[in-house]
Amino acid sequence: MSEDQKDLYYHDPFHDDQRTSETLFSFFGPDSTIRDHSSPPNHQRFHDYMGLSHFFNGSTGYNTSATTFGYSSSSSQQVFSLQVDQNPVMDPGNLVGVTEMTPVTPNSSSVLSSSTEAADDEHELNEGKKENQTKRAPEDIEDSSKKVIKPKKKEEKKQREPRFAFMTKSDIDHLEDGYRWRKYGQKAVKNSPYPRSYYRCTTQKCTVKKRVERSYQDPSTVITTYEGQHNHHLPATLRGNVGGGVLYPPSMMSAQGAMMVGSGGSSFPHEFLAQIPHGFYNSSGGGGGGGGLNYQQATLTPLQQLQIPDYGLLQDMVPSMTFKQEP
DNA sequence: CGAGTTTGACCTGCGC
DNA sequence: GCGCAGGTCAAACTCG
Repeated sequence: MSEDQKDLYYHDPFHDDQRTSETLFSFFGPDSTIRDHSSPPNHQRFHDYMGLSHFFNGSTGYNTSATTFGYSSSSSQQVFSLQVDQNPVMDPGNLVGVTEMTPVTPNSSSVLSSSTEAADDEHELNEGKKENQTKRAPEDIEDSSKKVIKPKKKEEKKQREPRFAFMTKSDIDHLEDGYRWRKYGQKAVKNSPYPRSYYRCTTQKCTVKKRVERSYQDPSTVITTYEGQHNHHLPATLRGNVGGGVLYPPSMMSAQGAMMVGSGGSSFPHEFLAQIPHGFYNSSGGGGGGGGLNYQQATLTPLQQLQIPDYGLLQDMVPSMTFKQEP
């Protein structure tokens, strides 16, 4: 993992300025200035990015997705690679492949079949972890038998929630995304002066987590990794935005609709969309009035879709949107 | 006082 | 087996 991360963040082509201008997904351009939503450059980038949504169409099976999300059939237009990767680690090879067009690693497909099981086991895993942790207490040592039980099957233990990582150009580390998060840890990252923060959704029974860290190569870039799927709607407490009320820029919606099959189609996790700076959709004339969300300027850069179990998941992640799944 | 943050310790997985 | 780094816990602390 460490090496993986290292590769991810230190060799990350997203940090390459040239690539940034060419392939980095950005709504606002490198200047990070809120621009008119009709700004051609932004739209261009957006559409470049959205062009990837075709990956979703026409590939529903995990295996299919695995190959599709790889770069085997990709064009240089692609901004990032959507991969179904059940691997517990963020395979550096895969990540590099995001821009270097490296095919999906073989082991990706091998794990794909159990991708849904990861979600099914999420509670079990968490429970188990908790129990293990609790055992640290001396008084629980006597229950050492549980220790044997917990380790579960190695494979299952390796299962992880679907993850979705992207980069955000922002001054603030923790962007509002409509959900409420509680920070539960912070760790120094090897070879990086910036710590990594760990957040957990505060909603009961929701096991979604996210990691936030700043790129050491580009301190203005925040790398956010979501893990898991929300089993609830947006909390109604977010400064005027009521449950499920995260607004999406009309231009984006239309773009997605154009890309996705069917009306109102969409393909991106809610969190991803939700981090679009408020000013963006304000400027677009939509957005139902500035609810007062003071988003920082942000340029979003999808890093990698590590897992896309199925459309159901996406639907869950973007409850307010409709997904169309092709047979 | 409750919710959220900080932070040191502990656990786990992985590479050597 | 050991050491390292990532991930998580939970007590202490802060804040509204």
